[in-house]
Amino acid sequence: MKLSGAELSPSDLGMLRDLELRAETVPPRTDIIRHGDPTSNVHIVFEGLAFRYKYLPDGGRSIMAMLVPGDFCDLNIWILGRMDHSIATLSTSLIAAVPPDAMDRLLTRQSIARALWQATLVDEAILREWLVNLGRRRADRKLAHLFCELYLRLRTIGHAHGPNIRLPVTLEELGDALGITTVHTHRTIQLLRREGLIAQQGQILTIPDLEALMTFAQFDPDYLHLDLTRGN
Amino acid sequence: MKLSGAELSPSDLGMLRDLELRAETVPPRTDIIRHGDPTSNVHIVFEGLAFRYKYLPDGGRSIMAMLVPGDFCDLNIWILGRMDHSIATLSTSLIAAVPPDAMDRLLTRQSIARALWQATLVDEAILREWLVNLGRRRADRKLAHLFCELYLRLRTIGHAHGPNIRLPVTLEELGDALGITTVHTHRTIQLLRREGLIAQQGQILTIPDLEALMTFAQFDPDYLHLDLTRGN
DNA sequence: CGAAGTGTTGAAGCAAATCAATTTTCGTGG
DNA sequence: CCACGAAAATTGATTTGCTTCAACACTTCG
Repeated sequence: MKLSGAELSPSDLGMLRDLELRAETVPPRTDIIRHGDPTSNVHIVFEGLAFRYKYLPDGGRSIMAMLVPGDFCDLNIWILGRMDHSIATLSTSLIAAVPPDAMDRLLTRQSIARALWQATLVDEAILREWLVNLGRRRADRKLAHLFCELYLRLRTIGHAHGPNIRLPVTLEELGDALGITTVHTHRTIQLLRREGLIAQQGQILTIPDLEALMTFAQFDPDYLHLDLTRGN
Repeated sequence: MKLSGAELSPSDLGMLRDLELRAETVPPRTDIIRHGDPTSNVHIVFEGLAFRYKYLPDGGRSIMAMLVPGDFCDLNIWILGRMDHSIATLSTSLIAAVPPDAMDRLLTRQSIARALWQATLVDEAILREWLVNLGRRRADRKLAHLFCELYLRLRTIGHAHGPNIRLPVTLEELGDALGITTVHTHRTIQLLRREGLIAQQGQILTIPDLEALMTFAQFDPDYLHLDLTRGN
C-alpha cells in the first residue's frame, strides 16, 4: 500500500507491512482519537474515510481535514505529546495503531522518517489551500473546490470509479468543512447540480467534467503534490 | 536563540549558530521566496516579521501564516521540492539562508531532525486554528483571536513590552489574513478599540487586558504548544 | 412502526462586501 | 526641510451572500 505519497524502499515497506497486524475495524462516525488525549498509539487509515475536527465553545464544529486510505492520523500526538483536535471516521474503516516504541524503531530509518515528514508537509499544504478556500471563495466555489480535491486524492489511491467517487458525508459535515450552514450547503449543492457540474445518487458523487469543475472552482492541483506519489 | 520552540542540546545549538554567518538583512515587503520556486536554500527568520501568502487567479491575496523570529520559512521547499506559496517580509528582517547540503548535515542529527519536524507540526496546529478562525468566527472575534496569537507568540520569544507588541501591518494585510475586506477590517478594529479591548499608536498594539481579549475571542492557547518552548 | 437523523424549502434578518469619495500618513526627491 | 505623489486610513451608502428560524418530508434503522 501507499503511504501518504511517500517514496519507500521494499524493505521499508516490509517493515511497515508487519504493523498491519494491529489494524482494527472501526464503525462509521466513531472517534479514533480525541482532543486532549496524551501520547499513545499513532493511527493510520488503511481503509475508509476519516476527518479531523474540533468543537468550539459555542458548540459549533470545524472540520479541518479529510483523511483517505494511506494517511497518518496523528503524528501530532507522538511528536507534540497531546492532541489539539479530534479524529473520527466517516465510513466503516480499517485503522492501524502503531505503538510509540514501534514508531521509535521506524524513525531510526532516515528514509521512513523523511517520508513521514514529507507526508506532514503535504498535509500542511492542503491545510493552507483549505484556508484560501474558506477565506477567499464563495460557497459554490468552496464546495466545488472540496469536491475536486477529494476526487483527485481518491483517484490517486485508486478509489475513483471513472467520474464517480463514494462520499459518505452528510450536509452537516460538508458545511462544517466549508464554514457554512447545512441549509446553505444544501442550496449550494443544488446549484452545482443545476449547472451540471456534479451529479449525485446516494453517496456516489459524479463529476461528469472534471476540467469544468476545476475551472469553476479555480482549482490548481499543484498544492496536493501528487507527483510525490509513485505510480500514479 | 530559540528555534521554533525546539528542544536542542548545546552542541546542536552550536551547529546551528555557525549558520548565522549567512544571515542577510531584507527590506520590508520583500519576497524571501516565491510560489513555484524549485529547491534552493532553506530560510530562517532571525529578526523581523514575515508572512506566508498566495495569490488567487482573480488577484485576491490570502495570507496563511505569520512568521516570527526563530521560525523556519520553507522546509517545504527542501522536502517537497518546490514552493506552493510565497513568503515575504513585513518589517526589515534578518533572514538566514541554509544551503541544501547544510540541511542534509543538520538532519543527520536525529535530535535536530525531530526538532524541525516538531516545528512543522506546531505550524500545522496553528494553521488548523486559523481554519477554525476563518470558518467559524465573526470578524470581531477573528481579529481578536489573531491579536491574541501574535501577542503570545511574540511574548514567548521576548518581543512583548508589557502589554505592547509592535505589529507593522496594514489593514489590507490584516484583512488578507482574516478573509475580510480592508474596509471591514478597519471597522472591526474601531469596534475593538471602542470596547477597550485593544489600543493602538502607530505600529504599537496594546492589549490592556489579555484575559478579556482571550475570552472575547474564544482563544485557547493550547494549540500553540508553547510548553514545548524551553525557558518561557 | 415509530423516532431520530437527514434532506428540503421558504421567508426574514444581518454581517460583510461593494462602491465611492475624502483625508491622513508616508516616502522620496527636489 | 519642504513639496509632492502614492499608499494607507477613514467614512458613508448600498447591495448581497449567507444565516437564522421555522416547518415539513423523507429515509433509515432498532
